Amino acid sequence: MTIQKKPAAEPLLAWYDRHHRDLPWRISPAMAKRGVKPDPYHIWLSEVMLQQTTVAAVKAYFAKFVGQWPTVADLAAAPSEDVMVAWAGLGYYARARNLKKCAEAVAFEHGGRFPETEEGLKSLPGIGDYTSAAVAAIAFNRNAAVMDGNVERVISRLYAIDAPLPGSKPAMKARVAAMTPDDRPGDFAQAMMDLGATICTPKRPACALCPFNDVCMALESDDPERFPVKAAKKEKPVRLGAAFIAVDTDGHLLLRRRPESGLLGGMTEVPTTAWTSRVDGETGVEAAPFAAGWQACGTVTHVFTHFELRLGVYRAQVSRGDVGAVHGFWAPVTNLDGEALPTAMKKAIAAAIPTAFSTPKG
DNA sequence: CATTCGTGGGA
DNA sequence: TTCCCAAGAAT
Repeated sequence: MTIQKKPAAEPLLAWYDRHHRDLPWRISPAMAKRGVKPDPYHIWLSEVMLQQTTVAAVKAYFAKFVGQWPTVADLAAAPSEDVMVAWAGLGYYARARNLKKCAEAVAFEHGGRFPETEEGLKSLPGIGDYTSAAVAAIAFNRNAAVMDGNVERVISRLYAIDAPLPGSKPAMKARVAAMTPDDRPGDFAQAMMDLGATICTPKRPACALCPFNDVCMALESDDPERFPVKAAKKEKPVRLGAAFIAVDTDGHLLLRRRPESGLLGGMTEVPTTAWTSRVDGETGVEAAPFAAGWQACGTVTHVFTHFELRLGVYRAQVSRGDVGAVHGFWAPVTNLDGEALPTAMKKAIAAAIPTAFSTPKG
């Protein structure tokens, strides 16, 4: 039995300096050398967007938000509606609602500055264990143990942790805390995440290129892909429903706002039946917002995190004066990009009005 | 502690 | 095609 050498921060930081990734919210080593500090607003915004979301998907949204709202004060002053429209398509819409609340708290209760401690940050809406540590470390150079999915994978492999997630999380966080250096804690956190994203990947990790390949117990065990061990996941149920695309004689589409909480909370939708109320083979037309010449336009499928949705889509040309009072509002079909439409709704609208969006999802 | 929250891209 | 899942938080 060989003595396991202890993983240390220095080799990782050296690797990080050689493989810096140029991301819009990140300060390059050259800039850092000149004393440029990261903008806490940028770090916070990017970290919230990056929650369960890929770097590739975040880049365009980050640019849009910073362009539209250059400071946290600007975001705090923005109409919530505008924030939801800007966030549409990125998913997990509670993040957008909490983003706005957090900006307001920072602007109006903290004098426009983010708290610099984990504890202070974590008290804000939408900031939990991960984001509070990440912002404290990256934006404020605080020694905080930053653990996301990447770090979990790296740590579970370094120490060949057999206990399944999420139960093993506290033990893994203790390992991270022990490794985090007082010098450059933010760079260490980003280095761990970069390592997980580019080298210590879920499948086929590039162990030959890893700065930890001399101390990794998973590599020594010859099956690094086995880690991290996770609890088995359950299957996704299917929910059925029907969506109704009503267009008036002036080319306006009937939309309505979803409740503020829950699935797609605060986002815009077309009228639909309750999801699961429709049995396959039924039209669902009896649940239309009003009687009209509803024509079937096929079915769209959208996969959410915990269920699959199949919506039968129906279209009708209506005269607004004939349908009476409806629960909702009418928006020009030519300006749907100005609405907070989640992807599932864009799919349904596109099935009925193929020209509504430049791409299927807008 | 388990569940509820989107989406799109890559293997 | 199907599966996996990506810089998680709130309840």
